[in-house]
Amino acid sequence: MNLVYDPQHHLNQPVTSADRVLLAVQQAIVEGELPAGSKITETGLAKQFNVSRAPLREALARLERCHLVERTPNAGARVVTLTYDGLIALYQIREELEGLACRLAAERMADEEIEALSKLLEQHLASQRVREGESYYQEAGDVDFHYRVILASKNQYLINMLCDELYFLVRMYRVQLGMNGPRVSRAFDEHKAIINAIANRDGELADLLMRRHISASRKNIEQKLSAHKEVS
Amino acid sequence: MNLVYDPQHHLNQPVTSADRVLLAVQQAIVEGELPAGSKITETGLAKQFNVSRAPLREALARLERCHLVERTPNAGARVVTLTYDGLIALYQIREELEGLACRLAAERMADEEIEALSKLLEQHLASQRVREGESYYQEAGDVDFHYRVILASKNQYLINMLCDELYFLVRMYRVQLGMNGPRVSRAFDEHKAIINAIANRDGELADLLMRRHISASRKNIEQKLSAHKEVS
DNA sequence: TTCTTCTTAATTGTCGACAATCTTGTGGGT
DNA sequence: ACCCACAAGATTGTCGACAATTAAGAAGAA
Repeated sequence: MNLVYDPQHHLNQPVTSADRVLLAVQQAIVEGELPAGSKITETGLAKQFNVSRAPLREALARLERCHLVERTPNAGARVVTLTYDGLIALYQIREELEGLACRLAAERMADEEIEALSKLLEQHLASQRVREGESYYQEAGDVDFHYRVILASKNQYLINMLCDELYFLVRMYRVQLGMNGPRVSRAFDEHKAIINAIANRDGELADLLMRRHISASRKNIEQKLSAHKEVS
Repeated sequence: MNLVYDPQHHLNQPVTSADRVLLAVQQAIVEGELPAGSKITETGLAKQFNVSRAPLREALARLERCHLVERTPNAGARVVTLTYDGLIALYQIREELEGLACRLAAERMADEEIEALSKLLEQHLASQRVREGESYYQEAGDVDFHYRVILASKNQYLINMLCDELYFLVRMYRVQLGMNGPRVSRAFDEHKAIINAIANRDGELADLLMRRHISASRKNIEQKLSAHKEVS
């Protein structure tokens, strides 16, 4: 059983080679296989993936869309560099957008969907208790929860922005800064409170709780980062 | 003097042919020259703009990014169709993101920037009083105000999302639904109140006022739309 | 007539080559 | 030694052609 979470489960399967290359490069960047800040040469990557430059350029365009590479005309593309300010900026937006998503989800989710999400949480909790501290699983669980809430908002722009554009960056920060979970049990409690608010159709509360949840996550990361700074 | 507002003043000049084609097609879609819902054939547009398909496909990818066209693999691209739900979804996001932008602007704008924006408002007010009801100018002024606030947030993701992705759609809705301004004087008052809150460094109030401002704009459009429905 | 199926045409995806641009390294001058 | 101009190399942007897939239309059966 593969525990690696597919971040694009809401999208269609990759059909074109540009799609395949995109997925591969996305993973390579998120996992750090292509180091942050490194230069990307089209010819190089094209050879590496056994495709022509045409589909690779298509993939690059989409990578730029999800903020994983930065391109300058006639000069090429670089993998983004992770910065403290960038992380803050990212989480600021997440707070607003996921708060909104949560409010909309509370208004629009079908009862069965809520039930299913609640079940999923129980499931994660059980698995987490079994594998105490196994963090990647936790991350997948967290991502999964957020994904479901976002999809439940049924706002297409919101879904695109969060799932297609921002979430790769979120995962990249998590992976490369080693955000393996201490915050596990608290995160689960917060998820639980959020799903309760949604079940009560209390959009306002769900919004507030989601913002707090993300804010807490941000503060947690900030704390880890400053600790890391002291060392280095 | 050309009153047409350049929506990408914060970006570099177009350097590649893909850039030029992108700008042209963006304008064509926003203005309705390429009708909403119509199919886009790559060969056709390529010939129309005297370029090869390669730069045109690059442009198409970016058009998809700003939600002006929808592509399906192996099937081609269509200009987006404007819907009531889409408009609501768009303004929901604008409320959140521009509210955030406004709060950040209140915290981060330099005194001189605030002064300049205030001056710009006075300028718009004067011009608007001269040409009573000339609406496109008003739109440019409104767009300009929002652009400046967004840029002042200094959050790069926010700037990209709002200025590069969503604002073309906003303009498309405005142009094609004939949102010429009745709401002129009230909009100016609201802008004035917002800049005041920013000048007082009251981020919370600036946030609230911007949300209300956009909410009012949305309700105004909703009203017009329902009136339009009664006719047709 | 209507539906299905197959053929044909049109359109998108991909490729390799060339042109335009930027980067690097060398040489000369101060 | 330092700086600037220039040339060679590498990289991106663009092009036209071919392959793969889809859409359109004709032919035939119910």
